[in-house]
Amino acid sequence: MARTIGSHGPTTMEAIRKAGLRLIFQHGYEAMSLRQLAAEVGIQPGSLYNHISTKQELLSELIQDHINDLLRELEAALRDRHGAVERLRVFVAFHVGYHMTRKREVFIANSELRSLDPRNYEAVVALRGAYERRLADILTDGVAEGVFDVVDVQVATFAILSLLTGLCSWYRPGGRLTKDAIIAAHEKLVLSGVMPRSAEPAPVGGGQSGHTPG
Amino acid sequence: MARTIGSHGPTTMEAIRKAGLRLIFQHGYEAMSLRQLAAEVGIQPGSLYNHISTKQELLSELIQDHINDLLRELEAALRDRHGAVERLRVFVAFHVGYHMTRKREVFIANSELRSLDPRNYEAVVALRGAYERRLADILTDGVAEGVFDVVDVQVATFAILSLLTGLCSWYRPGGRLTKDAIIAAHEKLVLSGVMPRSAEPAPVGGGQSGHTPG
Amino acid sequence: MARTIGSHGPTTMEAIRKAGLRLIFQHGYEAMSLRQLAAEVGIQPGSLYNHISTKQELLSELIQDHINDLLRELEAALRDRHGAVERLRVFVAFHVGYHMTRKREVFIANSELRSLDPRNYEAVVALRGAYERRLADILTDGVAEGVFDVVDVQVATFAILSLLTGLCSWYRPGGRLTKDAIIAAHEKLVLSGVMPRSAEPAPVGGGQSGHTPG
Amino acid sequence: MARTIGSHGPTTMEAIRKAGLRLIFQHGYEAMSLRQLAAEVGIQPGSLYNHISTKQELLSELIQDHINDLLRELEAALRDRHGAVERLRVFVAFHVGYHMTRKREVFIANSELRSLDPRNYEAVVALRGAYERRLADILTDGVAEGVFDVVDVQVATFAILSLLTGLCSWYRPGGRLTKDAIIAAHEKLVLSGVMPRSAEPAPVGGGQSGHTPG
DNA sequence: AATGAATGAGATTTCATTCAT
DNA sequence: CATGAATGAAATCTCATTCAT
Repeated sequence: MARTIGSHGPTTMEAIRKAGLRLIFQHGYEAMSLRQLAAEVGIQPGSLYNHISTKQELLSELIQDHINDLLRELEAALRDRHGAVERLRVFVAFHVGYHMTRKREVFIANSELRSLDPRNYEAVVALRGAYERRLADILTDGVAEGVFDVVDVQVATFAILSLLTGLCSWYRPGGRLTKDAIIAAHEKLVLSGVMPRSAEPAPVGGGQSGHTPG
Repeated sequence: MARTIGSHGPTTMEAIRKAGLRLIFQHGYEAMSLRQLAAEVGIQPGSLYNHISTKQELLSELIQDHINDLLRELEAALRDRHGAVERLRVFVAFHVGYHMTRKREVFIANSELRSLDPRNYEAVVALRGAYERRLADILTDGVAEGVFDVVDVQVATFAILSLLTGLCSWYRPGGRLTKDAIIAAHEKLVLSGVMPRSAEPAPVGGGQSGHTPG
Repeated sequence: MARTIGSHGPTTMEAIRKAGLRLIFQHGYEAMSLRQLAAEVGIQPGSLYNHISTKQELLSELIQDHINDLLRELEAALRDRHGAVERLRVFVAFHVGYHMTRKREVFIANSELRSLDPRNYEAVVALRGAYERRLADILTDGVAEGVFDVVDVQVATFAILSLLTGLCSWYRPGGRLTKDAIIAAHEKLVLSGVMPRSAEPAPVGGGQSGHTPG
Repeated sequence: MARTIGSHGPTTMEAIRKAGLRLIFQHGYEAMSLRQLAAEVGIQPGSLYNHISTKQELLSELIQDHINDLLRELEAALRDRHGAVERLRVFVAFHVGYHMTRKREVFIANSELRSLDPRNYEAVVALRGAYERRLADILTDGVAEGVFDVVDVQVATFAILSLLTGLCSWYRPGGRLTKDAIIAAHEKLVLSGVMPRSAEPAPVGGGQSGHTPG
């Protein structure tokens, strides 16, 4: 009595990816069981294996596909944009917009890396490195152009990405703010953050390390 | 002469917490098995239950203790500091310093919240809310004082915390930069980010939503 | 233009039998999966059922066909052979020769009997009994003729069959010895083994049970 | 509610080995499920893992322990026995006796080798090789002494071992024959088989290969 | 005659947890 | 306070088999 209930044919794979995305986002990769996933899709657990080869491969594909999309769309967004300030603005707008639309993929791609087995991990980290380098290059250019002032490009890169990525932890569609307002808020923070200020209000760092615990 | 191998008496609990911290940081709460933990400590799995009541409770205690410490130390750091700029600077320095020293607790307290059962979750989220409110208050004060310019205080709060928290994902002691340099870099980013700029180079947000996907 | 890949029409069944033979020989019936078998044949697992009715039936047919062949060819080999010595020599030569040529069938027919379901098992054991009886009859005749001297015909029958059958576990075509040399070696062993010896070197059995363990 | 039912403490391992031996003998390694085994022992399937590390390791240990015993006891039986004829007689008596007492171990050690993973397989085959060499040496010595006449020592070795091992497929305690009678029957077959016969009744091998099927 | 997707049962193994000793 | 053996549930994954297309 085959195929009397549940999802059919070519759409099953899409249903698996979608449900998998949601469940991993919600509970984490380790905590999502294939039973849950199958139930969500409406098939028996064993039937998943007509579509995926392994739980691990499912994760890996979700992440890899996402990062490839991210990179491709970033290229498109940056095409024909010139000047570090302009490019940084576009980067931020793109990144925030993307993360609001596909926050689940983004979150997973950041938080579940440790669940990838070594081979997949390497591949993904390499792709992520390419993305980070886009931002690092913009910052470096801006410093060279004299329009940016950052203490350390590396730290600034990580910090900006963290800041931007953080929002898929709290953003809910239909919240108090429009997408554009959220984008604007981040643009302000990031652009101000890396730009030089005429009147630096006070010296920083150095002798003040006393208030850091340890 | 039993007890010749493994942890002795009063220190076992400390060993469990320490190993648990490391293992959860490394593999995640769901992926850490109590067998692993026991092996790390040098006792049998069953013996763990002389010290903890439940895997869940272990997680919850690690997180709760951390957040309590964090709050208490933040209070101390902010005592007798006045003015939004000064207080924000102290907040950043404290937060970054703390996260570099105890990155594992911090990471876990952020990434494993979803593994807490509802009761523990509520408690921890409440504590975390208190911490967030400290920063939100500083920002609000700064805006009222006219020294800060943020598009949205809420967004800025989340963004700054994400930015600061992000570093426990990449920071490794003994890296290229000193702690103080890292603190300085973040101070610059955050303070610049929230301060008004005399010459705003271009309008933001609004009509440019075209380059946000989705 | 479907059916461009995989087996075509009337030969598919033959491919299944051949691959099945090899896989069962190699891994055993229980350890061979129909997925493996299908892959070997170049079709999908479901497609096997256009040719076989059941995994069990496939095994049963392979074994039954083999034993029928074996019996038929043995009849042919023994036709018009007279005298116990001559008939035993022919039996050995036939058996060894057959086993070298079709060692896979032979091995399976001996080692996978336990995987047959009861009905098939009965049928096969009956056929095998017929084969064994051929040898037992030769031995009985030889004893009656006075040319053979065996302690117990039943034991001798089983022993000789084991001895002969054993070689499909180690024989590899193209080894050190020719087929004929292997046949000759076995003829010597078996014929000497059952023939009386003029000078029996020492009494056997009885009082010496001390060196048998257990 | 631990340990309320089922086997307790230090004897459980023994029960597992015993039941495992019987089940593997009966159904084969692949066909024996750990559920069956656990049920037989009177514990839950998962509880097996307090005693074994893997189904594979259970098999490997059963086989390896058996072969080690076999070798050790063979050494003891052959100690202070001299002359190829005497040593061969002792070998046969020992071997047959051992196989009747522990036919399950013996059978498994012969038929389930293919289920061992490569590392265990190598180890076991090496041990088995040592055992085979004992017999091969006896035969070689006998040929040198002029008391044995075999066409090929290698073939004779394999053949004799097959013959002797075969009996654990049909032997049932309490059958028609006593152990000593069975031993005697095998001694006669083997010793006659390898001894020279004064009157060789007819030429063998060579031109007669015509009756071996193709 | 082949495919692809499904089923339902069952495989080995892991897990958190319990508790008599 | 530690151990070792147990539980019962659940994990991922495989299997023989079915059947509409």
